[in-house]
Amino acid sequence: MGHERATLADVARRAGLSKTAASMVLNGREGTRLSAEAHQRVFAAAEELGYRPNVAARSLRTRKTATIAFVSDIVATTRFAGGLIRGALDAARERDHVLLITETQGDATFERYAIEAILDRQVDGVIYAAMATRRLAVPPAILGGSVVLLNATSPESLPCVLPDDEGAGAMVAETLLAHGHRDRIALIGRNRPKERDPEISLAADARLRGIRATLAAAGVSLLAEGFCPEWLPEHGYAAMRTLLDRPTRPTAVICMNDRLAFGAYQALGEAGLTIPDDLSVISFDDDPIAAWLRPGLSTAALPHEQMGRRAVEVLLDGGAGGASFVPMPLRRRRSVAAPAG
Amino acid sequence: MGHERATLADVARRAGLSKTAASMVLNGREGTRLSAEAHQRVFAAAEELGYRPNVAARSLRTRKTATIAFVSDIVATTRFAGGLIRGALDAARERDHVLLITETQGDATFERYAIEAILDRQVDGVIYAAMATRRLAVPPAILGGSVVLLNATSPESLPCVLPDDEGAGAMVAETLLAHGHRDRIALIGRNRPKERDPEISLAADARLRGIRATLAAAGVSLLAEGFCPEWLPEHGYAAMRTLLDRPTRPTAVICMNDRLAFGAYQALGEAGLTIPDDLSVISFDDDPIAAWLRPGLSTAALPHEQMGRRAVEVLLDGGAGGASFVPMPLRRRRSVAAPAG
DNA sequence: CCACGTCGCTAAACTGATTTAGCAGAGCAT
DNA sequence: ATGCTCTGCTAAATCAGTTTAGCGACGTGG
Repeated sequence: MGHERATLADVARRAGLSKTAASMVLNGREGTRLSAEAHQRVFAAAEELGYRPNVAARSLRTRKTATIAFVSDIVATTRFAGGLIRGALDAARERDHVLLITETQGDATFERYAIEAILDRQVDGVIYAAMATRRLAVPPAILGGSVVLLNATSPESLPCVLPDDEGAGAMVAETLLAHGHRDRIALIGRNRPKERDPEISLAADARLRGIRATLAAAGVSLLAEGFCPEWLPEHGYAAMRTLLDRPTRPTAVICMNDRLAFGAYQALGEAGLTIPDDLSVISFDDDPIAAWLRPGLSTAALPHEQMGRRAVEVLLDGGAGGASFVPMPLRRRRSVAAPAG
Repeated sequence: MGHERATLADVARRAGLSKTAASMVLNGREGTRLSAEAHQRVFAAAEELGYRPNVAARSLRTRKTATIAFVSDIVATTRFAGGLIRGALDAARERDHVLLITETQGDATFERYAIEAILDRQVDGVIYAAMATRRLAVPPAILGGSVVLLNATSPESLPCVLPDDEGAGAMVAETLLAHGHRDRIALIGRNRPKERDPEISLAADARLRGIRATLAAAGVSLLAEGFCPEWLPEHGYAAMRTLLDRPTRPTAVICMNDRLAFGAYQALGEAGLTIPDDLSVISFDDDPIAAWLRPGLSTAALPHEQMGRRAVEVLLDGGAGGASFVPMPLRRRRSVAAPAG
C-alpha cells in the first residue's frame, strides 16, 4: 500500500452522500429507504477507491472483531494440532473470520496472560483445545462469551467437539471380525488404573468400550490386554514382546494408537514374523507414520481437520449445545488379513 | 466477566484526574510533568478497577495492534509448522504481542484474502513462512509494512530466517569422519536435476555443499549418491536397496532427511543388517520418528522453535537486514559407530 | 509591579466506523 | 390551510483510547 487507505468518509464524499448512507449501503442494512441510485453510487465509489473498512474502528463501535481465539493447552506445537488449526482456519475463512492463536502450555500464568490478551481484543468466540481428549478446567473469565471445547470436555457442560472414539473402537473390532479373527484378538495400550494418564484416558476408555461391545455382540472377548504406561513406540515394543511369549499367539493385535503399533511392528520384525500373514495389526490415529510402515498400517483416523472445522461451525453457526462427535474414518491399508490356517 | 470493563475514563475519575493524565501515566510517558502522587493515584485506581485498555480503541488512534500476522503457504498444517508457531508464539508473548494465523495453501485467491484480512487489521508486522526452504514471491501489498521471511528467501532481499543447512551438512560429515568413516560414505536423497522439487532444493543444495566441502577437506569423496525423486520413506527404501546391490557396501549412509532414513532402516532390516554395527546411518530434520527408530537415529535437528522465535525477534527488535541462519544441533543417538573391522 | 518561564494538569480534537434521532419535502385527506 | 404520514436522507453522538494545544498558579529577575 503506497498511499493512504480510503475511509468511509472518502467513499461518502465521492458518492455525494453522507457517511451514514455509505455505511448503511455497504452493510446491506434492511429497512433503510435509500434509493437504488444511492446504492449504486456508494458501491461504485467504494470500488473505485478500493475501500476496505477499518476493523479497529468498526469493532470499537460494534464490539465484534470477526476474530476467533484458538487457545490450546499445548496443541499448537504438536503434530495433532496442525489439522485442528487448518480445519478451523478454513471454516473461519468461509465465515470471514480470522484466528488468533495462543498457547497456555498448561501453565497458569501463561493461561491468565492468554485470556487477558483475548479479552483485551474482544474476540467473538473462543475455541479451547486440548492436545488429547480430556476433561478441562475452563477459566471462568472466558465463560462470559461463547466457548467451544475442542478435543476436550468440561464439567460446565459447554458445547464440545470430540472424535467418535467409541465408534472407531467398534469399527476396528468389526474389521477384525469381518476378516475372520475370533478368539485370538489381543490389545496393546490399555493403561493400568494407577498409571492412568488423564490426558489419554478418555479416548482410551471410549475406544475400549467400542471394542468390547462389538466383540461381545459377536460372542468374543479379548485374548489379552497388554498394559502400557504411555503410548510410545517403546511401550508397544515391550507389550508386543510379552504378548509373543504367551502360549497362544494372537492372530490379531489392536493397538491403541499408531506409535504403539510402530513399536509392535519393530518387535514383530525382530521376531521374524510377517504382517499380516502371521499376525494382523490395526490401530488408531492415522499418524503419518501409519502410511510409511511396511506394510501400511490400517488405522482409524483422528479427523483433525473435520474437528477444527466443526468447532468453528458450532461457535459461529450456533450448533447443538452438547457434545458433537466427529466420525473417525478407517484407513484400510495392508496390515490386516485373515488369520493363518 | 460479569460486569462491564472499566474504561480509562473510569480510572481517571477514580483517581480524580483527567483522561489525559491517566493515559500518560499508564503509558509511562517520559517528559510529562505529572506529580509522583498523581502517578500513584492512577496506578491505584487502575489496579482497583482491574483496568485493561481496549485494544481496538487504542489501535484506532495509534495504528498499532500488538499483533503479528503469521502467514504461511501451507505450514500451519504440517508437523514442521508446530515448532515454528510455538517459537513465534513464545517470542511474541514476551513482547506483549499476539499471533494472527493465516494459511494461503499456495492458492492465489486465498492469499489475496489473507493479505486483505491482515491489512484490514493493521497488524504490526508479517511473518511469511514457507513449509520447506525455498524462494518465495512475496505479495507486494504487504511490502509496505515490515516483513520477515521464515524458512524462505525472496528476490526482494527481505530479512529472512533460515536453518543453517550447510553447517549441518558439515557437522554430519564431520561426525562420520570422527568415527573413522572414510571412503565408503554414501548419500541418499540427492534429487535428479530434472526432478528437482523447488520446495526442497534449497535445503538439499546447502546440505550437500556442507557435506562435500567437509569431506573434501579430509581428502574424501562420496562413494555413491542415491537419487530420490522425493524425500519419502519408500524412496529411501528403494535407494538403500540399490546401494546394497553395489559391489562395495558403504560403511555409512547420509540420508537427506529422516523419512528417507526410515526407509533405509526398513531396507536394512529386511537385508538382515544391523545398525550401526554393519552400517552407520545419519540424517537431517529430527522428525519425531528419529527418536522412535531402533536404534535411535542420529540427525541434525531443524531448530523450528528457534526459527520461529528468531523471526519475531527480527521483526520486532529490528535485527539484521539480511539472512539470519539458525544452527541445526546434532541429536546424537545410536545409529552411528565406527566402521566394522 | 510586570514580564517571563516552569510546573502540573486538562479540554478538546482526533482516529474511523456504527447508530440514533430527526429534518425537509412530497402526497394526501380533511 | 392544516395536519398527517411517508420517503430519502443527514447531523451528531458514540465507542475508548491518544495526542495536541494551552490554561492557571507560582516563582523569579529586572
